[in-house]
Amino acid sequence: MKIATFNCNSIRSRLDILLPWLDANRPDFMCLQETKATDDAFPADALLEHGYHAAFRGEKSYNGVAILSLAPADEAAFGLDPDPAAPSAPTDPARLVLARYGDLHILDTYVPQGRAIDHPMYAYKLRWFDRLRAFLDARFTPADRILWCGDLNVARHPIDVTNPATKKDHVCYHQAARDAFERVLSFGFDDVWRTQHPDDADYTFYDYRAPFDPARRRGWRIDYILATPPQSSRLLSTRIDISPRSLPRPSDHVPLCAEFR
DNA sequence: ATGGTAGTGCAACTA
Repeated sequence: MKIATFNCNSIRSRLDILLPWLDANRPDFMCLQETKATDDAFPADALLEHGYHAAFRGEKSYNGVAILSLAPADEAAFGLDPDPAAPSAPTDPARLVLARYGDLHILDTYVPQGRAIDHPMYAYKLRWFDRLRAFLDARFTPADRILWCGDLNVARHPIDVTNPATKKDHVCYHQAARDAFERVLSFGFDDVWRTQHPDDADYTFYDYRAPFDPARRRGWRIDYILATPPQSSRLLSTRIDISPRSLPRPSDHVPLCAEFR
C-alpha cells in the first residue's frame, strides 16, 4: 500500500504536475493541501478519469484539503470539533479531512501557518494542535490503524530546517509550535520518514522566494506522514520526491511518500 | 535585517 502527501498550492494550477505524477506513481492514497478551490470548482472528473476518487472540502482562494484514493472512502468528515474554550472559533472544514477505508483511518490536515509569533493566528495555531489532540482522543486510541498526513507547518528539530539559529522566532520553528506538535505526536504517532532517515537533512518545502537548486537544497521539513503502531509496524519505505519542484510552474512543496506492506 | 515569488482573482491578502 502506497500513500503520499503533497501541498499542491492550488489543485487547478497543478493538474499538469499532479495527474502525470499520479499516473507514474499510482499511490493508493494521496493527501492534498491548499487545493484553493471551492467544492464546485474541484476537478473531481479529471481525477476520476485517472482512477482517483476524492473526499474534499475547499473554500474560495485559501486552504482546502482532499484525500484521493483508488477505492472510494467508506466515510469522510471535515473539520475539528467546536472549541469548548472558544465556541465562536471556526472548525476549519477546509483544513481537516478524516476518511475511513476499511479499518484504515486517514487524517489529512493543513495546520494554520500562524503568520507571526505575535499575531493572533499564532495563538490560534497553537490552540489548533491542542484541539486536534482532543479530536483524536475523542475518537481513537493508538491501537487504531491511523495515518495522519499533511502540511503541519512545523519543523520538528534543528535538522529539519536550514540555519536553525536564524529561525527561532519563525512560526514554523518557534519552540511553542514545536512543543504543540509534539503533544499531538505523543498520542502515539511515528514520524515514518525520520525513522528511516535518522540523520538526513532533507526538506518538503522550498520557498518560491529563493531560486531552487536541487544540489544545494535550502528548505523546511514541514510535511509529514505519521502512523500509529499497527500501521508503522508495516512500514517498508519512505521518500521525498523533489523532482516536481524543478518542473515548470511547480508547487513550493514536494510529495512525501511511504509504502507499507 | 530585508526582500525575494506565486496563488487567487483583479486589490490585497496569504504563504
